[in-house]
Amino acid sequence: MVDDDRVFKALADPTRRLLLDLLFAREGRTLTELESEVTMSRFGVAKHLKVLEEAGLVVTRRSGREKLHFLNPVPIRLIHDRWIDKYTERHVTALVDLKTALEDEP
Amino acid sequence: MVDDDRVFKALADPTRRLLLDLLFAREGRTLTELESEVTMSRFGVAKHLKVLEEAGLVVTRRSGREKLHFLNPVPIRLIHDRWIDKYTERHVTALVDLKTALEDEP
DNA sequence: AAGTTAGGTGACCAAAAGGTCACATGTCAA
DNA sequence: TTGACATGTGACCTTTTGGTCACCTAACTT
Repeated sequence: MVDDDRVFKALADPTRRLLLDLLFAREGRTLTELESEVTMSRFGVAKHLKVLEEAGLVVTRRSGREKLHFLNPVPIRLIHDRWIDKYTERHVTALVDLKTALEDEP
Repeated sequence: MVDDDRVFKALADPTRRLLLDLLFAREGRTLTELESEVTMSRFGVAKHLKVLEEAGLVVTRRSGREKLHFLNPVPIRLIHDRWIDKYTERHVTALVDLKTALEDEP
């Protein structure tokens, strides 16, 4: 899925994950507000927010001259459901087998 | 967490996710075997496998001149538990609130 | 109306990432 | 022991990414 790729790439940057954390703690923040919590210029933050928005992880609402940012957990939910589940919910036995295989090494 | 960062970055590339899928389908494959399933030179695949290994997503075992690759789902489980859960398990109401807020827009 | 505040754009740069290749090492097989 | 096979390494190149800045528009304030 092409969309998944954008989400994974958006999540790959620590600053962007921090921005998501900030929005998780309190939604509806403006760019300036977010900038003040990060050691980066406004332009850098704006770029990161754009990436998050294009990945669908953040949605925005304009209010006068301000732009309010909201977290959208749906894309994370989607990659969770159709990708991560696969690797985490099954194969406890496979894991044990691997451990055994490694322990057999000299 | 610094380790999380390596995992997220490792997951950001579609070729690497494909390699994980291939190992998920059948573990213990060699580099040459994996190379044959991907439109990329052996060197490219080797680089990707190294990234996956350094992120802990793949573990290897040497067998003669071959290097066998195994999937390790533990790091995915970890980011699932301490990061993704946070965004997916709660806040159904927050989501509804957001939807309402957006619908109020002109 | 004038100044201030919030945000957007495009140019620009440095660093990192993705990919290939020539070459080198180690291992198996005849 | 010779040749083929599996993999590792470092140089190298191109594209992408992360970040800043100068400059612009739009909206609030007084």
